[in-house]
Amino acid sequence: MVTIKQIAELCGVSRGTVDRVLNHRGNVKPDKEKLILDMAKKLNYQPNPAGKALTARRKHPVVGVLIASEGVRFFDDVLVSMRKAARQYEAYGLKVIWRSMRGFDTKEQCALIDELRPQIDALIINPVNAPAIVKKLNKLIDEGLFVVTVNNDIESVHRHCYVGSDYMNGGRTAGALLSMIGPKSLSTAVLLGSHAMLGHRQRLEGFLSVLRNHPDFHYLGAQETEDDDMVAYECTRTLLSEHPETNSIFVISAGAYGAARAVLASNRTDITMIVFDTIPSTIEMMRRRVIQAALYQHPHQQGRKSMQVAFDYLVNGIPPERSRYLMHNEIRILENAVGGTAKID
Amino acid sequence: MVTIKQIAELCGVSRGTVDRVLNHRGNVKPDKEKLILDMAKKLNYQPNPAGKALTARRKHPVVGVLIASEGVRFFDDVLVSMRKAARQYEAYGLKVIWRSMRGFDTKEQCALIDELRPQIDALIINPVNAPAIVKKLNKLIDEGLFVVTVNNDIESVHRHCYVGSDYMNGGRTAGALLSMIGPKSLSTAVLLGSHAMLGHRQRLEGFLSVLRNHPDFHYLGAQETEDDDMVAYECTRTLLSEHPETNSIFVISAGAYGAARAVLASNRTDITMIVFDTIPSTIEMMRRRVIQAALYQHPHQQGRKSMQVAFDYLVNGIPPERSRYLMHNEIRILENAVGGTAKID
DNA sequence: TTGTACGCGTTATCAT
DNA sequence: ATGATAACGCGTACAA
Repeated sequence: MVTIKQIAELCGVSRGTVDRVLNHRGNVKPDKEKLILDMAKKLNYQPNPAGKALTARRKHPVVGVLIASEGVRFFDDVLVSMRKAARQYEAYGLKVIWRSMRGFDTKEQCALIDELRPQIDALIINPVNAPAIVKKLNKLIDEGLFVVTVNNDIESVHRHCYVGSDYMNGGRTAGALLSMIGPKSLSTAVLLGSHAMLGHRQRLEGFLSVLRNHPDFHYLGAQETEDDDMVAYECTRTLLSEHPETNSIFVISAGAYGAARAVLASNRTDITMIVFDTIPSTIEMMRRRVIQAALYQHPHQQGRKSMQVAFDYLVNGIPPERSRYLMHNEIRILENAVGGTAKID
Repeated sequence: MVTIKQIAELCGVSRGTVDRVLNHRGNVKPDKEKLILDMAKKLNYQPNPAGKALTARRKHPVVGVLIASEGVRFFDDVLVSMRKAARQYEAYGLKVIWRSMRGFDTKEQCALIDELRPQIDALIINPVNAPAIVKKLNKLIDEGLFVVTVNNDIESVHRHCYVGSDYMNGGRTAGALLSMIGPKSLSTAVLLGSHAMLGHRQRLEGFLSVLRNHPDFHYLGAQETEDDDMVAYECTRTLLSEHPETNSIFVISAGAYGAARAVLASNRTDITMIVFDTIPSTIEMMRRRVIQAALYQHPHQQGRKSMQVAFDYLVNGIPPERSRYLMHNEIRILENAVGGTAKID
């Protein structure tokens, strides 16, 4: 609990000098600088976040949030907790500008980034994986913008932090779970949003890597749904008529409701379905015993943590501890998917 | 973002007067008081936590932590995150005094509470469910001590907040899970720490309430293990020799390792085991395919949240939003129990 | 009853 | 290059 003032007294200099040294703002004689640095290290100086937060208010730090959330139920939960965190931080003087979009249109996202850019000090974004976005984000980062990617990452972007799913592990977990709760002999089809989505490919890879060791696994291929329930419905209808031997379906991203409706429409009650996210439509299908299990990727934590990372950086000057915060994949069934338990965030 | 100062200016009074009104410290003319209160409400005044934290330092708030953690691996994780949160909050001037104990001895806990009592402003405790403790805690609460119960609650204690498991739901989830991953015909034995522990009884009740609807469920009774691996081992050995038809075991609290070793020693490979907590010994037994699934009760969240509740109250003067923070029960199998994923807290 | 002034830790600015 | 000072928002002791 050493303060700048104490260090100043011990070194026989003024607070201003200590501050200049600690914030590398120069204009201090080398010997004094060394003395102060040594003293600070020796006494393990840690700035009091309360003091920092108090002064941060003058900087009027602003965070921009840009999520392709419209029509994707999963993001509702992410945003609920992101907003809750934001409300809390606004008491410290943080401002947040919210933007959303529907689908993954590169041009639209570029335009929204451009619109936000002059107003913000940090950006929380669910980036479209496209060269134009990569280029733009890297440029803004070079210019000093603090960037947090949420839910999906782009390796070639030098963002400061990623908060989101552990895709590979999600696929592995789903594979292992299916071999536990599915029939002995598995004839399994996979629905995924798009092969173009890195996360979706990784989940599929994890899934297959586990089931390759299964003694009786028959892979019926992966269909693209564009994360659309109607497409998923059609895919599944076709699948079940062309491959009536199908006894299990793994839905890698959105589209679970469409697939489940198709299973119902086909009068199949012998199919094991594993999907992602415990959104209301999925829980309804759990109630109807169509979907057996869902993998939960902690949307609330994703929202809270991403906002927290931006706050800590802008207001307290604390960079994120890790460059990636990966959510645990949790297995949920009807009994632990809903109700009873109070939300924690 | 209204400040006291701004309200004072708008009301044509001094800062001190506004402060007296807002903190109900009296000595303000009723009409002015009303004016100020109305203005504060109208402008939605929210005190800046940074300012509060800054002044809180002079009060030197102290939190006492008293957990019956020794020898219980589960609490290691709770304490890791509790310590991490404490370290963070210490930068704001919060002090924490740590005490631990082994087992649930009422006298010992009483003595430790007495020892802590004069030094602390808040207490985070894992209370023994005994009349003497109830009486003592209620007395301290009446005297103004802020009390948070962790992991197990006592209804008759008027603690300010409970952070811990949702026991009933944990039992229900385990029951439903067993009927998914277990054999068609279930002959199930239960091991629990003690019938005297409310949480353990609730888990059992939840478990049985689900399985009562199972078409082919045979309940072989519940044995007490005192949360001891050796006792659990003996129980399980006896069980398997007296009831060789046993094909599933539900371990409600500690003792999973002992039970698993007994299953191994009995050369049984056809038994489905569901337990609580993904402690290392359980994960080892998952690797050896003895334990199939564990219910995870978010020990890290329990630690972080309980410390956060105490901090918010002491330093920011914010009482907990809820009187109970119940953890979600997560289903974990080998693939999502360990590794790969970074910890979030 | 009310207002003033100081301290908390940090930062920015101005004067030396 | 360095020191002094004001400001941030809140709590409180003390003076009027």
